[in-house]
This record gives sequence, C-alpha cells and structure tokens, in this order.
Amino acid sequence: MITSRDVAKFANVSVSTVSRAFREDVYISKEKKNKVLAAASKLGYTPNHMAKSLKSNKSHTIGIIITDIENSFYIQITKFVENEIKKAGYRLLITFSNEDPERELECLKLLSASRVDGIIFTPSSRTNKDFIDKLRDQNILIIQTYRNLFDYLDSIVNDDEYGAYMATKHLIDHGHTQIIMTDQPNGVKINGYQRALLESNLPFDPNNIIILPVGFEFQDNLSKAIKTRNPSAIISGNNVISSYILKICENLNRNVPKDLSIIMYDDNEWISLNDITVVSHSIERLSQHITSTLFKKLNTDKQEHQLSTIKLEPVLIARNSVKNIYRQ
Amino acid sequence: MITSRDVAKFANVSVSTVSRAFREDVYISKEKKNKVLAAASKLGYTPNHMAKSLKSNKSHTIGIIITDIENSFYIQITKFVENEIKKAGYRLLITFSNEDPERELECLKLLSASRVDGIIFTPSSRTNKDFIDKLRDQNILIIQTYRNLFDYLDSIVNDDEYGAYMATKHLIDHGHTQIIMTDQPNGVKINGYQRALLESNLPFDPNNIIILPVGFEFQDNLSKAIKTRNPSAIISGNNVISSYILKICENLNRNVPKDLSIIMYDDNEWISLNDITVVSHSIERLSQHITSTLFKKLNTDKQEHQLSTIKLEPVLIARNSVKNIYRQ
DNA sequence: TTGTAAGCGTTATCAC
DNA sequence: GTGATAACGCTTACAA
Repeated sequence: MITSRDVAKFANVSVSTVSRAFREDVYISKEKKNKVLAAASKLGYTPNHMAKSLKSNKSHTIGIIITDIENSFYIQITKFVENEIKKAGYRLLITFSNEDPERELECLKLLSASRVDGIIFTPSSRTNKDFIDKLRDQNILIIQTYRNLFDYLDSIVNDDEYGAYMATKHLIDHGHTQIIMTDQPNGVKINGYQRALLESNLPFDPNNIIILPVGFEFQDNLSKAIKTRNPSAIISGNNVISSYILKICENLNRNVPKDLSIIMYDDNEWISLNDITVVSHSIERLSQHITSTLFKKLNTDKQEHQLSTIKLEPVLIARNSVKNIYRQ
Repeated sequence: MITSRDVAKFANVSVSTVSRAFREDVYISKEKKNKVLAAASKLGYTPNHMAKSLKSNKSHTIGIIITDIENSFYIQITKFVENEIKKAGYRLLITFSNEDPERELECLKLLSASRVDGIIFTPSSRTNKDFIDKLRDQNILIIQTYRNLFDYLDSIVNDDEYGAYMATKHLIDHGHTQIIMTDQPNGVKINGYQRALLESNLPFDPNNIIILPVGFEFQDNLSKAIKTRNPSAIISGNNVISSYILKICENLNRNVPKDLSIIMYDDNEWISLNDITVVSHSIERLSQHITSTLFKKLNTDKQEHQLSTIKLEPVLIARNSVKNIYRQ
C-alpha cells in the first residue's frame, strides 16, 4: 500500500508536507505542492480516507437507507442527493432495508460503524427507536424522508394525505363512487381518501381499503377485491403497487380506463408512456430540501438547531386513465 | 463519541477484552463477553469501522461503479450483489459514473481513498487505464461487468454479440430487411447484427446504425432515422434507448408492431407489461458470477489467480412486438 | 514555510 | 483468559 510516507520519501519532503499538499487553505509553497502532487500521481497515491476520518473524527460521509430499491422514486432521489453532497465534498454510503425493520437495524449499525455524519432514511416503522435515539446522542444527524414516524426528527415528506384527497376528489368528480384505495402500512393516504368521500357525502367502506406490505398477499387481496367488489376506480399508493395493478388488469382482462379507472402515485417514464393519471411529487424539490436541511444543520452548532418539518404539496397530472362516467 | 475505552471503563475490563467481545474465534469467557456486550448496548457503542480497517489494512468494503442509474438492469445487479457480499461480511460502496470518464475517475479515486478490497465496474471507456493499473498494483481486485474493455481484467459479460445476432435473425425470419440497430459506444452488438445480415445475404447499410452516447443527440438522430429511412424494425441496445424509442413512436404515431417492429435488450416489468419481445439476460446469474468470482479471488493468494472471462448467453423471449411480414 | 511528534480507535503481540 | 502497549496512516499543534 502506498502511504503518505512513501510519497514523502519520493518527493524528499516530510509527511506533513504531503498532507498539506492535499488540502486547501494551508501554508505550502506552490513549488513543493506541485512536487508532492507529481510524486503522488507517479506512485498512484490517494490519501487514505479512513485514517483521515479517524484523526478528524469526521467521516465526511452521509448514509442513506433505501427502503425499496424496486421503487424508482427512491433511486431518483438517491441520484440527486449523491450529486449534491458530492459537490459539498461528502460521499454517500447507500444501504438497503427492503422495508424490513431487522434489515433497517443492520443498515443503521453499518452506518454507525462507518461513523457517518448524517443519515437520510425512510423509517420502516418505529421498531428501531432505541438505536436511533442512541445515534442522535452521538451527534449523528438523522433526517426522515417520505414518512414522518418520529416527531423529534427532521422530516421532509410529501403531503400524501392531500395527494390522496386530490386523487379521490378527481375520481368523484368524474362520477366514481366505488373506489379502492391501496397503500403500504404507516401511510396517511387513507385519511385523504376518507376526507374526500366525506366531503362528497359518500359512504366509507373499509372493505375498499387494502393496506399491506407489498408482496404476494397484497397482490392476492387486490386481485380478489377487483374481482368481487367490482370497483370503477383504484388509487395506487406507489410505483410497486402500480405494477401489481397493471398486471392484475391484464390477467383479468380489464381495460384501462374502459373497465377500470386508475390513478397512480409517483410519476415515471412508463407511467407517462402508458398515459396514466398520477399524483406527482417533484423529486428535484424533495431532494433539494433534503440536502439543504442536511447541510444547514451540519454546518451549524447543535444548540442552534431547530426542528424542520417540511411537507411538499403534490400535483395531479390528469392523463387518460380515468373514465368520465357522467359522459357515458 | 463512544469508544471501546468507554465501554471498557463501564464494564470494568480492558480495551482488548472489549475488542475480543466483538469478534469470533478468539479467547474470551462467556461471562465477560456478555458483560461487555451489555455495556456496549447500554452505551450505544458500535465498533469504529475505520479504526478497524486502518489497523487491519482490510476495509471489508467492495466498491461498485454504476454507469447508469436510470437503467434498472444495473440497479437489479447492485441489489443482488449487495445482498451477497453482506452475507460474507462485506459492505458495498456504491458510486455513479453516469457513463462519463471524468466522473468515473472521481469514483475510482473515491473508492481508492476508501481502500476498498475490490471494485466492480462497467468501464465507460479505456480513458482511465493508467489509474486502473495503479489500483491493480496496490492489490485492489478489479472486475469488469457488462463490457470487457480491458483484456487483463476479470470480466463477466453478457454475450451481446450473440444477443444482437439472435434479435436480427428473429426479425429476418419474420420478413424484415430494413432494420435499424441502436447502441451506446464500445459495444459489440453491431457485430452480431452484421453477422446475421451476412448469413441471410442481406446488405449492410451503415446508415441503419445509430451508435451514440444516450442523450438528446441520440434521440434526435433516431427520430430522424425513423422518419426518413422508414425501417420496418428496430433493435434497442438497452433500457434507456428503449424508452426513447417508445416516446418517438408515440410522437410519430407509429403503432407497435403494426407500423414498426421492436426488439429490446434487458427485460423488465414494463417491457413485459407492454408485451415487447426482448433479448433477456438473467440478472441473478450475472450477479452470482460476479460475487463468486470476487470472493474466489479475495480468498486466495494473488499468485494463484487466473484470469476469468465469463460470457453469459442470453435468451430471446418472443412476445408481440414483432410483426410477421410474410403473413401480411 | 516546513518538520517533528502526539494521538485518533482499533487490533496484534506479548507478557502475565 | 486477560491486560498493557505498539502500530496502522493521517492531521495538527508546536517548534524551528
């Protein structure tokens, strides 16, 4: 392994000079700096990030826990965030929890072991509260995105309640009354759904709600609900559920929007290509709020921190997956 | 920050005992181990990965450079690989090159600074050869996937040449002669395309080839080619190009497969939902070969290493995006 | 402006 | 089985 000592020897300087050559705002002559950099390049030396962090007690690393890698929404956010934090001289350590609290704990432990300066994550549940509190005690900044499950942590979420309200309202306005609402647990979409029904004096039927972790059971329940309850419309809680719905429609031979109207959550390329109406969140906006909140706190004293809970309003993009029943 | 010293003090043992409590196959009494672990848990201590690595000169980290995060193919592979290496006690450091050699170099430097034990990457070009050679000199294992651009590096690739041959042959067998072939630079698909034409005594027209980095210029050229050359079929080199093609078809009002037949590369959910014929690679198989190659080398002496170049055969999944011109 | 040396948190080595 | 201590590669007072 090439160390700063090797470079120092090669360039005929001390190790501290080598160290100085690799940082800004530090006293070093142009001449020596160039000499060191040339030697480093010749030897293929890169400063050891771990030794650096050990000394400075700052890893300059942000950890992110992605709950669901199949959901392109999270991937997009990760891409934006990585880009932003790289500009600020940080790196991103990406882990996958798969919406499983046990794996989430593993991720948290890995990030803790890596002594990350901050963690961005979508809590799968409140299961790991104790460990999260310990991390906070150790001055690790923790930001929740997408779901706000800990009221003492910063959060940047989409206003899903309002999104669901808009979607339900849009369907009601087009004459739908039998609407199935789907989502994963721990969401607030159902509240918006209920509110819209109430406002229009429509009955709320709990059998029209499918809230389950994604997986076979979800697909099965959904498929049965479509067959037996014969709804005129479905609202999909996220990208993964969306693909279930389209699969089921194909299997049951239901045409969208002739036999069944659909509104999905989280726009993407194939949803747009399939001309499906969505509740859309701006990924850029969400990502920007995440990184700006992160760096604001990272660069100020802990005493001055105040909780920031940001809720971003979605928009409804009307395409052609909702039938107007009144014009039948 | 909680260190092993804090835990040692709390549990009334030495730091060495704390260290021993956190590893297997080492002499320590059950009693002390439990005592230490309890203290650690109470204090919220996690061993500092960086200090450990610094000492052991092993980061137990594998780096991966994802060329294109928009391409779900790479995301799937990353997911599998992460899972596998985690089982082996390693962690995955994920970086994004965006097919840009300059960013690729940044990624390589970051991974080098992190002293990863191995790197999995799809080379964007041969631009960074010098730096890659330096990394190899420093005993960092480097594996190429998807593209084999360095003949002295291990590689696990799909047989794209054969895939393109199959796709072209399939189209020819269905009566197509005007076939546009698309891909990103540095690929070998064009060779398979040419071979299939040759075998069927069809002329090879270079104007039917669009090989460019993905982006606006690509879309523009492709759109023009479809309008002016009026091909009966297109082969898409990857997921990203695939979405361009569908967008263009929509804009130009070409129905698939009535007006234009399409074969895509790399199967995924929406391609399958849209009933499009694909050249498909098994992501599981590719990932397994990557991890098994990785660990085989990681666990043996460098002297015993021999180059492994694995080429995986794809399959053609015929769906309904190719018109049979003979049956017109 | 440059060099010397201590120390970051861990583990390996060696006593006990 | 357990504890003291040196060392990993780097940064940073402090000295020169």
